[in-house]
Amino acid sequence: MNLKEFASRLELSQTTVSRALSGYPEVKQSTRDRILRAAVEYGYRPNTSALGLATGRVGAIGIVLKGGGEFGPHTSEFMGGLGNRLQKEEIDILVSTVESTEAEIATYRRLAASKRVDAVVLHSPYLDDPRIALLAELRLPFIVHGRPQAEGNFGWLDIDNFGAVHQATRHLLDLGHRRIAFLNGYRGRIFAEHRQDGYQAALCEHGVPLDPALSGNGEFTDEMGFRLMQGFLRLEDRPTAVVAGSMMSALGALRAIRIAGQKAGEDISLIAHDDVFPYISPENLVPTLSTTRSSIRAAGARIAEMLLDLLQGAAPESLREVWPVELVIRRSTAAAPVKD
Amino acid sequence: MNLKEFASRLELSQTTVSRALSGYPEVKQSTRDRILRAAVEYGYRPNTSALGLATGRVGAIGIVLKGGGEFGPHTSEFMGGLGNRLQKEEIDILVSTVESTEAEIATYRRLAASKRVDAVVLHSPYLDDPRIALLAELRLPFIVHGRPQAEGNFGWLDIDNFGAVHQATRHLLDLGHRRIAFLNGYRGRIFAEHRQDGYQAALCEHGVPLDPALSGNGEFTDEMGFRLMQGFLRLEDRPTAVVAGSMMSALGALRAIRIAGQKAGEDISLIAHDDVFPYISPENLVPTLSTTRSSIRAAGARIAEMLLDLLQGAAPESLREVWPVELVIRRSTAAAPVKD
DNA sequence: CTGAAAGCGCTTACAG
DNA sequence: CTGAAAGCGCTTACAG
Repeated sequence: MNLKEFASRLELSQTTVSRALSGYPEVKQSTRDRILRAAVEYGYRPNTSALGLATGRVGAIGIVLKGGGEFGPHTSEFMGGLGNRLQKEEIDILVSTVESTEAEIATYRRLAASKRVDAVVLHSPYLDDPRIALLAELRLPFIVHGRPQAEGNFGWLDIDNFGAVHQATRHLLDLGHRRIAFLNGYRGRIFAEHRQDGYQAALCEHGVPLDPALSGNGEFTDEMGFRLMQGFLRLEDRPTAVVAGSMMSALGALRAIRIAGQKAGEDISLIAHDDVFPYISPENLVPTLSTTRSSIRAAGARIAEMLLDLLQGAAPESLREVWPVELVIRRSTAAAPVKD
Repeated sequence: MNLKEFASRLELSQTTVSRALSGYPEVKQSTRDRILRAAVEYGYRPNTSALGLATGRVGAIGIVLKGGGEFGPHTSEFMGGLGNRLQKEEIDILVSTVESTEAEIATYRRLAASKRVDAVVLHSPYLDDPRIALLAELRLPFIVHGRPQAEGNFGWLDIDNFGAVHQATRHLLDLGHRRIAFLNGYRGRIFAEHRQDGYQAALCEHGVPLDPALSGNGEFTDEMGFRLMQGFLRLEDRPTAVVAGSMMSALGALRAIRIAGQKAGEDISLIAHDDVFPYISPENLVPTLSTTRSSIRAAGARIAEMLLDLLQGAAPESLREVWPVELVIRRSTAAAPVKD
């Protein structure tokens, strides 16, 4: 059913019905009530395309994901939070899949030119990220999940990645560890750079020299944690502690530790960053896992709100947040073993 | 830039430009080439809303997800496959988040009434699933991921869940196991019913009585596998083998086995269904995990194709597939321990 | 092979 | 407080 038919059933003009449905003030209360009730009864909803043409708003937020690795647990948790908040406004998430960085760029152009979304969320900014300038040029409103280097007129939400790894590393140093390995994301990603800085700062503050052999980079997967940890354990001068970038890499690291005949939380301490996945809890591991915690789902929900504010006309510069990260000490971190 | 401006720059009518861009035959080749080149140069793309109004096609496939549990690893893998195929046609995925079954129903109504999507994928059908009849009533084209009980004029793609668990259970029975536990999905979900049938059929064929205490149901999470497995291990007459519904529950089960001082692949055999997550591989576990394997990402890609066929006018009845599931034997399943 | 114009279903400035 | 009508940007039947 379209507006024309709906309005004629009510014996009202399209104008009045449209205004009542959009909540404009100049409609008599009794008329409005009647219209609202009828809309529910007949299940009338404005056609999104027509609405999009007439108003420029299409009720969708875009996110572009690389098919290879970005459909992982972090993204789906993030989207869960994003969608949960947007759904209250009947705004949906439009997911575009791409296979390369070039295709990602082309997709932002497509989304902007065809006006498919009202705004996008840009995730995982990296060094010299061309996407920021592109979105600005396209005049496609956006909020960044993460913290780009670039200055500019846009909003973002990031967690304190420096602080997270700084705290984690310091915690291990305080326990007497000096050989501390670090499972980080790919270099070039801003969050990984911040974490690297946090790691190095903590070591430096304790006068512990940085050993490049103790750092590894990769996607946050079980496999990456497993392989890198195996590498560390093969070193002449093994680490006695590890900082893992996510629960996924921690799982792999834990297994590598076990296979090597070592005990996590005794021979080797392990601390991980926990994005709070509902299906895998640090409390549930053996030993329970010390973590730095920050809910990526909550971040998604907050970014949804920032996007809504942005579309309401809020100044992008006012939409910037750094979330602190909480250190949760459990059983997997313990005093460094005494050298024999 | 809109059609009007774009066409005027080319000194052609909107009609001709539109036809060239849509690939209609009645445009001179040289004219078409010129238009196509200019479109790339200026970055012209038809406005999706206008296109939607004029043609009824909006270039989006809908999927409705429950915020609670459905933003998990299975869904994101599935969507990766779906998006990868759709992207070639410049079709995006519209994700709507809901918090309840009622909200899910309301959302299909909203999507249909406002014409936000060209079709939807319906996932995880359950017994007496009202969604099938609803979508038919709404005339919203759809493909089911899974196999509904309901008869009707719609397409679906399912894996052979019966066969998967039947094979897995028989494999364990062949190894001499008689006490075989089963970590299944929630009862009522069709896939879980099929798996239950496969489990029972295999036991029955071997003359092994069904013990309800050896079955557990829940979401496929690490935690579910852990808790249920702990329960099984507390039984007087412990199982010597377990069939786990996913890699996630297998991880939890493995940990419970280890904590109980048992060795997987020796004291207790474990086989899991593997949806082929890129970030957690059965080869990588200790012991390597026997599995029944079927790529959920491939299923997503295939369903994308079925949706495209459907929108091209294919008969829904012609779009039905059951995918066989491959048994992969690794180290986690071994002969039942000899009773002392 | 090309174009003028109606129509898709809304919103909203303008008039009353 | 209500309505007639223009306009958003396309496609496509019709005419040539």
